[in-house]
Amino acid sequence: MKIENLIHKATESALLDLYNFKIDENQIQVQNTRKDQEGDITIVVFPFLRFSKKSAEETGNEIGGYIVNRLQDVESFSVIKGFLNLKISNEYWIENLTSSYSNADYGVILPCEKSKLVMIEYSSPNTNKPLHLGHIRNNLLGYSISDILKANGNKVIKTNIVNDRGIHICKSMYAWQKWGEGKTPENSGMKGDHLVGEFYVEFDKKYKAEIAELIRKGLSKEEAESKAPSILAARELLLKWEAGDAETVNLWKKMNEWVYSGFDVTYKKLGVDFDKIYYESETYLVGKEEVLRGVREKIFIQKEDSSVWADLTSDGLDQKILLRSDGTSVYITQDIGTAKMRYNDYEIDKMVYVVGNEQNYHFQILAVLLDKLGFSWGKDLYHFSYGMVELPSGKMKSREGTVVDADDLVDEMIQVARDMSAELGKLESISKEDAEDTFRMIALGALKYFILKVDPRKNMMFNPSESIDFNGNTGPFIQYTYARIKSVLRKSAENNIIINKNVKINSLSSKEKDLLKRITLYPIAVKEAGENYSPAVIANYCYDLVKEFNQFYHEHSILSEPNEHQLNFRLMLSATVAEIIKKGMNLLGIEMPERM
RNA sequence: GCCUCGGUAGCUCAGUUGGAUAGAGCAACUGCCUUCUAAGCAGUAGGUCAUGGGUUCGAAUCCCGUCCGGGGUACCA
Repeated sequence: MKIENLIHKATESALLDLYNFKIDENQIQVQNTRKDQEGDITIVVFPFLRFSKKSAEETGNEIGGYIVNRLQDVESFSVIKGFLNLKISNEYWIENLTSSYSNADYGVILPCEKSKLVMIEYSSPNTNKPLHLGHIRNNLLGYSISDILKANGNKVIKTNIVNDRGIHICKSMYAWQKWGEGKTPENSGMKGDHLVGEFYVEFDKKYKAEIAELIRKGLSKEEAESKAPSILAARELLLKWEAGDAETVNLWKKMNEWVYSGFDVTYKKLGVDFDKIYYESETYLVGKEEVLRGVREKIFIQKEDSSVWADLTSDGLDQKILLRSDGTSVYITQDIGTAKMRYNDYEIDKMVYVVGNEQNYHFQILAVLLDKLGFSWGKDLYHFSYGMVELPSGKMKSREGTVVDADDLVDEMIQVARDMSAELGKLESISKEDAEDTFRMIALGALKYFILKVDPRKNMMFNPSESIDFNGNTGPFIQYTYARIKSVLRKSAENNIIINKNVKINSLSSKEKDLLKRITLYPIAVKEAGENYSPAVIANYCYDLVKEFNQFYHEHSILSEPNEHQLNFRLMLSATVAEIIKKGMNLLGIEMPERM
């Protein structure tokens, strides 16, 4: 049993025995002692004063004495200003080290029969343009939270809904038909998604010019926007597509294939993947059917113009349109269809949508609609709502080209890693292939850590020229510390030093103890990350651990330690730290290089 | 207007269910590579936790008001 829990219980019975008061368990505050104070674990005694009817000092002394007598691992105590600081035996911390050392499942709850099946939707790209920095945040969060939920004992299915139909695709299609001159990824050497994205931008340029022209001819802005030849042509393509026109559908398929092969490269580069992919073109009609079922079952209402609405005023929301008067579906209709298909395909206990916070209202409504339609997990679907990525220049707008392209960003960072490594004279002795792989790991480590270390709910600032650093609180710093530990372990192995689980040492330095304590916190960090859907918890934990390790590393020699027992202990401590930071970073999707 | 989220060092961010003297990194300045990898370590400087009130032993944290900012509130996706 964890020492915190034991102390909790002991405090409870102390209050009962000493003051005859049965306290509510969550009124006892047990926390780690501040670094600058003597002791390891602290109990806050203020809340007990009103029934001990004694001073804080006196109450603390009485409870402290009681606990020291009861718990073997609690060696001594001191009371300072209403805080009861307990000193825990070295044996306790070391015991925790030896049990976590080389334990592959340390901090992990393994799935079992009762495990919940969680489906996580993330990425959800449109097929008219390449992925950008905003998608990167989405993908990294989705992938990481999947692993974190797995580590918390859930079964997880990663899914992606590809928005592969609609007017935006038709815009790219029209532009390609009109100005494409037969350009393909093959004959242009361009990545498919970038090629299609180029035509999307091209469309917007022409469209804007046409609008300006029409306004000059005296049309109002609204009129011009709806009567520009380009948009009319794009709308016509959409109608043709919906009617199943062979030529249009073929073009649509062809261009989507280009985009998918481009996305595959980007996903692979980012190291994310999916267990099941849904396509909007296959779900939107299902959604429409579900809405019509809702009408038949009088869950929704159909107005005279035949548009369909959900009246959510009794849920504190507005009326929401589900089908337009011409019978076509809106954004939320396809989400209903996708939900229906997923519901048929899997026995989902919990559905998690990783989608930006601009859609909070959308998911609030979706939850209510799914519930009304009878999906058991609808009501408590979880919208993992993350904040936007902002640039110094403001918001990213793909149509205006003010985006940070995902592929470009990763490539640039790999180049920076390469340059930095050359400058520092690292990795000169290993093969070119291995070095390249390491640069890739470092670049992605930097990017992933930078994005995942911040609270997902908050907006974050990304300054392309300054943000990505390799020093300080960064992925590469953590990777570097790992590589150094690995180096020490390699050298000890070369000297035939074998780590022995039987630790015999007389005393611990404060740095050693800090590390030992920090190791006990890893399972708590994993749990908290799962409960809060926050990879940032893991990132910050890893950084603290690494920071602490570096201080220890700086103060203690390891390989030149003459005392055999000390050497054994320090190697085990180092190896355990390495394992934990690797586990933690892996939960963020970050790979750890053995050398750098 | 209404709903919603946020405001912590010059910049980017942490800050455990309310706890002790609010922490990191970057940028600036000072030291430390003959020593297990200096992508490191140690130190200096930098704060009215937007603001005004309230709750209490105790508030960056909880409640109310004000100011500033993001997002939403479409027969767009």
